[in-house]
Amino acid sequence: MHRNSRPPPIQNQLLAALPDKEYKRLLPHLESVSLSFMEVLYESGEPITHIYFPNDGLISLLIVMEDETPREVGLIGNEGMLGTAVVLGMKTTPIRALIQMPGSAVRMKAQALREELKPGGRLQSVLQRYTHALFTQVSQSAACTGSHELKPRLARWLMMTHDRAPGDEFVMKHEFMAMMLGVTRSMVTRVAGSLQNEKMIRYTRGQVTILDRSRLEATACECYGAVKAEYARSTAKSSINTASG
Amino acid sequence: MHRNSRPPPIQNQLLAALPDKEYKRLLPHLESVSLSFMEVLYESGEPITHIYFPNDGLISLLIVMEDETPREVGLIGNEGMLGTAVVLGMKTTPIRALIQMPGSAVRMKAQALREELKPGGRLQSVLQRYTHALFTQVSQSAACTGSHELKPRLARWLMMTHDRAPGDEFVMKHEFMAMMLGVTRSMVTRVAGSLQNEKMIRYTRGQVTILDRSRLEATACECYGAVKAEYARSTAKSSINTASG
DNA sequence: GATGGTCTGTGCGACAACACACATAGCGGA
DNA sequence: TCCGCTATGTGTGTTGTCGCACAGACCATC
Repeated sequence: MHRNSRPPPIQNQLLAALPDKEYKRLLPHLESVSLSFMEVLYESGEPITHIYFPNDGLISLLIVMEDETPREVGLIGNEGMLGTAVVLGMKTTPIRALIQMPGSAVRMKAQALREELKPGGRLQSVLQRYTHALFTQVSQSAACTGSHELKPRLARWLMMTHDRAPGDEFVMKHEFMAMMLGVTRSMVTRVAGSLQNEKMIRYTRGQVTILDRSRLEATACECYGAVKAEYARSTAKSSINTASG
Repeated sequence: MHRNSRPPPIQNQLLAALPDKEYKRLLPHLESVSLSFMEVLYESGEPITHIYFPNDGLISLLIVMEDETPREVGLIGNEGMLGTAVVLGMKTTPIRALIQMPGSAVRMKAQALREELKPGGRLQSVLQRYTHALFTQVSQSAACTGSHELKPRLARWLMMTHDRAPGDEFVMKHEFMAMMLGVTRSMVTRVAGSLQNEKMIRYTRGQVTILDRSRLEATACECYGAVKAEYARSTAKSSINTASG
């Protein structure tokens, strides 16, 4: 309301968590980009040129097997960032990053981030904590894949996607979900069909609509809640001070 | 050979990678402890009091489901450390840490690490890079569990354990392997039996011997090599300088 | 050297997911 | 309005693992 409020509201939650001063220092380095469906932002083993702070849309982290089979190990939306490897001092990562839902982001040169990280201010703390949350997400996925059946896993995946989608409807084909979950397309059709019969979701030709979020969450495996809880913990006020507790 | 050489050789590879000066600064904080089989070093959600640098032995990282079923998501030996969450500014982690093979470690108070990390010297760089390597390991496990059959996964797991074992022989029961791999004990017996028939391993009542490492590696899935390669990359000289490249 | 406990081996019915083939349905363009 | 493409639905036999039960094998101890 007062004239010094930041012109565009900050949609990315990590950037929004920064003190004004640090955000302003970053601002000259930030560049807006759009994220288009199926675009590859990082390729396994190649140098990381930029890190991304999504405003909206959804980024999939994939391990790609030697036979080119991809396997999703993590999801990033506006609650996070792509490029935690740079936070950890690396110049490459073995993980492919793919746009799963189009949107936009602000990005920044990896080198600029390295320089801004040096002082050890709030920026470093926020990004490190997010790195921990992402680590947790990947760990939980590792455990989940082997422990839970397809139906709860699909429900969980739809919940996570819905959390990052602009509304209750998004573009998503069975084929794509099958790739992400590492199962055959026909299995997705069967299981999604059952979720549709139970009126939790509806879909037609690549348009998925979430109809009953609470029953979908109840159908999802515990991993959904576990990851969310740890994300909340990693951003909690009680744990903001890195070195003084 | 000269009189100022460090008295005990440093067995942990992360500590060994530190410049003399930084290691000496750490030394007063370091305390030797033994790691006994099945000991729990971290419990999910509880405060982290110490971080551990193993000299030998093997630590399992576990996600524990609500029904108490554990699931291994990572392995730590003398190439690494337990407590990467602290490196990332957290005070707790949702992961349980369990001693899978007895040994010894040096440990250090979490708070002491927080203070030593501040300057942004080599210590920080080394530990952050290791955190990245562990992240990779967990990611690869996530992909592996869903993609590969039990035999290659068991072979991979035996390889990783062997890498961290003092010799070709170690204590390991089918029951325990089953828990780590998230399968039934009888499945381990069947698959391990087949590895034994093919003379890659031998075992009797909880003693496993690796007989033919190269054929075992060939039997293991690609994930073994992928994790090892990324670990090598994360410790490579070419990427030691964090902020100057 | 008998006994009990732990570790390993195996048999078998059940089931989730696979592989693959083909059928239906919606949508856009000629 | 018909064609063709893409997305979804389904039938069927196979495979990997489960779940559980029980059999054998080895070790320690008395």
